Amino acid sequence: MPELPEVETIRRDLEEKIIGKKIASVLILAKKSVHYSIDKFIKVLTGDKITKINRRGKLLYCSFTKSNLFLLIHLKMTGQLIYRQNKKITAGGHSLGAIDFELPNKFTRVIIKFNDGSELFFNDLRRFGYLKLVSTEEKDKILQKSFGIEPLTSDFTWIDFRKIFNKRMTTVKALLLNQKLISGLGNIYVDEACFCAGVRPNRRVNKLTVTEIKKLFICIPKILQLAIKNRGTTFKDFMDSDGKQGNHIDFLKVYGRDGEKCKRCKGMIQKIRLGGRGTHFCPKCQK
DNA sequence: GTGTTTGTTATCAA
DNA sequence: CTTGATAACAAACA
Repeated sequence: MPELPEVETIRRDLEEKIIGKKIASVLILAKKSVHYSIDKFIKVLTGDKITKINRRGKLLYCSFTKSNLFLLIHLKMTGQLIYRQNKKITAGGHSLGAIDFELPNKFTRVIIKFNDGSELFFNDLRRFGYLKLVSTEEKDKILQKSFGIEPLTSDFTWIDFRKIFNKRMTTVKALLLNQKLISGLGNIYVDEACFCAGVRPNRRVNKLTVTEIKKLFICIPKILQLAIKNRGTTFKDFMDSDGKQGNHIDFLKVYGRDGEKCKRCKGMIQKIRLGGRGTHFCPKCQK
């Protein structure tokens, strides 16, 4: 479940690896994963070079040397972007031994081959993710329409953050998951941000004190920065562009820890269902 | 066979 | 028009 820290980890790594490399060929194994005319998609990419990889929330968008179109990549729940130079790659981030696995595998949906022999694999077990091409105008329209405040940038101001709590009745969980209001947070980091701020995810946002909103404002970038430093959370499917796991799971305070002891107060972490999502919190540390 | 996992959108109600 | 809540999608696994 790649959220902002996982997508940013991939973005930074790929920038080091594929910028300026000429695309030799494109192989589409699952048409559904490419939201564009298949023929045109291949035609546009082949022979061109990616000049820059940007990120907005959980969405990646790439610009090209020749084409004026942008390549949008959304990993949704199980998407992976894995880059390799040889036939086999070595994976396994934790203390466990390295695993070798073959690529492409049964979940590989698109392969982009570069003229130095290296390859970029788009894998996606659930097929929610996609690659698509859009014009500058379409790209700008999408970014404007679907994405709220971007954390970790100068857009993330106290004034704007506080504004999204105004005149709303929804829960903290639903508000922070809403990409149109604040982008990049998903189920893991919303729960973690709420724990950090001492706020229960099921609280109504209009009942929060200014102090509590301020705590969320401080906690959100803090948690995202740390997760990026740890190269993301691998709960199930996430792996970086080398096929390695993230290291942040041991730093999680509540997500996936239901039934375990709270690291702060030794109480029991609870799990509830909120807005159809698994939601974790400490009843003692969060009010 | 059933429930569970979640990012995003569609849909409906108020 | 806005907001909120919920279902739906997809596929594998315990």
